[in-house]
Amino acid sequence: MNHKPLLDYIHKYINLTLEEQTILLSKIIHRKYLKDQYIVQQGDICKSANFIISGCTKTFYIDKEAQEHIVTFSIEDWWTSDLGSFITQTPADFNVQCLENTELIQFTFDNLEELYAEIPKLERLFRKIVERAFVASQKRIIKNFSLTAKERYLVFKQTYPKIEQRVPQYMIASYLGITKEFLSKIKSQLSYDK
Amino acid sequence: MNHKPLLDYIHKYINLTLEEQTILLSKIIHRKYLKDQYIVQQGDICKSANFIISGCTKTFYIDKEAQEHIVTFSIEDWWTSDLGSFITQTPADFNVQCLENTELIQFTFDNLEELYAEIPKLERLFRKIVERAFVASQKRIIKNFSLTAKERYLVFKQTYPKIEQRVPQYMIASYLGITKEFLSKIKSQLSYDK
DNA sequence: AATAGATGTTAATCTAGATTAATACCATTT
DNA sequence: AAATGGTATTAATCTAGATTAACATCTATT
Repeated sequence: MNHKPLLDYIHKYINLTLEEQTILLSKIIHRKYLKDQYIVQQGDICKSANFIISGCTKTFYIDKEAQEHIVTFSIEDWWTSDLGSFITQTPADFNVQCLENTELIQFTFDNLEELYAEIPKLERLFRKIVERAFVASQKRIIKNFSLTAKERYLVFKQTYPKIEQRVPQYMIASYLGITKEFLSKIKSQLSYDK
Repeated sequence: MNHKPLLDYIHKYINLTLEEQTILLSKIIHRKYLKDQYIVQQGDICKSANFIISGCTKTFYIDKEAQEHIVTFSIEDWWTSDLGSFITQTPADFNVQCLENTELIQFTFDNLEELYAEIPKLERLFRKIVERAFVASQKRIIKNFSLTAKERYLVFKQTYPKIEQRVPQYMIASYLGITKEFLSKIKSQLSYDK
């Protein structure tokens, strides 16, 4: 099993001794999902925080009009979960579904609590991870308010250049909060600009 | 100086010994701001995380069209800062300004780093605080996409009943991402419904 | 009590983006 | 090669919310 991406990632934030690495590796679950499988389902309790080794997921919400709204795409070297459900162990608001075959490392709620007890430094790691995620989330709120759909699309392309090639346009439209038809219009406008 | 609200707040998440409390209190700054004063200014480096003892602040962003967009209101028993600027010690994207005379407790970046070293449990505290803030932020993104302006206004009133009475309507409109004129229309529509 | 400055309302008009619907373009599968 | 299902484009029409502007209230200050 390939743990290197996880350990490399962790070492960007904190240092772990070999012994600590062993403890950590003993409490994780390596798991593979196929394209279209669900990692978390709205209404279920989210049992794990998931670090992606390879693949791609979308985190989305189905509203009362049965409309799908994508909150995040996640790829290699990033996390995917319904954090709200995970930390409170209450039913999830979101779904997490694989857009490609996806290989990931799971931290279950109980294992993670044990890890915090055995390796207190991990509190620091996850504090820093969540801080960064929170900051990105706040910036997204601002962008949604202060930018037009076209501007948001351009920012998205620039910020996540790898994602656009990997997911269908109608999902990008959902992420941007617009219809697929309007995204198509934006793209044709942009092609005239050139 | 009144530290009780802070200690009560902390004890909802972790337990501190008396000795730890003393260390913590030795590294905080008690400070009062007047209405309209700035705690953080866009472009400056945010030097503190601030716990509000009394008063009210708005966190906002000025876009390139000089439009103000309010991200959050904060009141007693909650935090206010530009976390992105604070954690990376780079120029702030946001302004934090007092809407009332405000009394708060400041954790400077350096003092907080020292506190993490002396009381590692605080990593856990701040991990949990930021987790909750992140979850609230994600939910707000979803609401902005899936609800109409009228629905968002009703959710706002329900979620933050104390805030509406304390801040002018045009700021609530800014928080909701609509114009003050449109909020006024929504309110008159709602008054007919009754 | 009159003026000024900040806040709130109402109404007319305008526009970014939604909705609907028709059509086209793929990959697979049979 | 034709049929099926998922994806993308285009165009006509529609609507939630923005813009503009005139007017109303409510302080607070001189």
